[in-house]
Amino acid sequence: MSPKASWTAPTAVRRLDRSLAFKLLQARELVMQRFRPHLRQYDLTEQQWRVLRALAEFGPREMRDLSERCCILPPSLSRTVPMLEARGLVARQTVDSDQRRIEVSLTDDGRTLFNIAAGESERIYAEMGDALGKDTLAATLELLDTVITRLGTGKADG
Amino acid sequence: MSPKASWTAPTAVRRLDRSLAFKLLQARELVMQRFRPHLRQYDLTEQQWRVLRALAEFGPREMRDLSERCCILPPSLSRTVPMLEARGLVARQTVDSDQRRIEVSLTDDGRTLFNIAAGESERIYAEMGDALGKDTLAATLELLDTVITRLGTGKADG
DNA sequence: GCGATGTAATTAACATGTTAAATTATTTGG
DNA sequence: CCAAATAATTTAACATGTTAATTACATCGC
Repeated sequence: MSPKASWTAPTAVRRLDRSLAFKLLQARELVMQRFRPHLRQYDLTEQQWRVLRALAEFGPREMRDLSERCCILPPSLSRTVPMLEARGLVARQTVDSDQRRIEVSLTDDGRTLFNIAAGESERIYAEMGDALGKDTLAATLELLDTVITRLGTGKADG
Repeated sequence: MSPKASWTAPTAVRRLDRSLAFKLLQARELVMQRFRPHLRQYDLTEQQWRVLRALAEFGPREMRDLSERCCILPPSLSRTVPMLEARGLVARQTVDSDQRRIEVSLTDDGRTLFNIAAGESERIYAEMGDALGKDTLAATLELLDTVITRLGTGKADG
C-alpha cells in the first residue's frame, strides 16, 4: 500500500494489543495518572507511598517482608527506606535475635503524613470507582486475584 | 496483642490488598517473571522488546507515536532507541517534511531478532494461558479493555 | 521577513527496576 | 569450636520512570 516503506506486515505474531502484560501496564498507568499528582503534593513517589501504607497497615516489618508486601525488590527498598528515614517518616532498628535483620517502622510523623494522604487517596479512589462503575471495579479486582493466585503458585518453570 | 510495639491498627483506610493499582502491579509482575528470562536470553529489556514489537507490528513510527504505542515516556524512549540503534536493531531518520520529527524503523537484523524471539514468546504466552485457563485469560483481557477505555477517556480531572 | 508562540525531541536530575556481586551475620557439619 | 554453606541486606552497574528544563524546528500573526 505505502510505496515508501520496505516494511512487511507481521506474520503469525500475537498483536501487541492482545498482550496481557501490556494491558496490565496500560491500565496501571491510567490508574496511577490519577494518583500521582496527589502523591506528588506530599513529595512521595508511588513506591514510597506503598512502603508507608504497608507499615501503616501491618505494623513494623523486616526488609524482606516489606519487600514482598510492597512488590519492591530488596535492592530498591535498600535505597528507598533510608530516604524515608532521612525524612523522619520511618525508623530502622536491627533485630536483637538476628543482627542481619532490620525492622522498619512508621514514626509518629510518618503516621501523621499517612493519615493525611490516605484521606484524599480514598477520595480519588472513589472517583475512579465512579468512572469505572462499581461492578466493573469489583469484577476487575476479583479477576486480578484469580490471575495472581494462578500465576503465583505456578512459579514459572519455562 | 503484641506487647512490644506501640503500633496502632489502621482506622478507616482501604487495605493495600484492595488497591486496584497494586493488584495490577502484582499481576503484571507475575506475568513478566515468565517472560523476563526469555528476553534476557536475547539481551533485551521488556521496554526494548515493546519497541521492537511495535515497530514490527505497525511499521516505521515517529518517536511520539512510538512512545504512546509502547507506553514509554518520551524521555525514556530517547535513551532506549539510540541503544537499539547502536546494536543495529533499529534505524533512525529525520522526516523530510518536518526536521523535528524522527522516524524509527526496524532493520533487517532487528526483524530477524524479533521473529526469532517472537516465536518463543508465543510459546510462553500459551503456557501462561494454560496456567490461567482460556476463559480467565479472555475475560481478563476484556475487562482490562473496559478499564482502559473508561479511565482513558476521563483524563483525570481531580 | 520577523518575532512570538507552539511543538518534537532531547537532556538533566533524581528515584526505581533488574541482575550480579559483595558484606555481614547466622547456621550447619564435622 | 571452626570451616563451609546459608541467609538478610546492601552495593554496584546499567536501564528505565518521572518531572522540569532545553534545544531545534515549524507555524502563526503582523
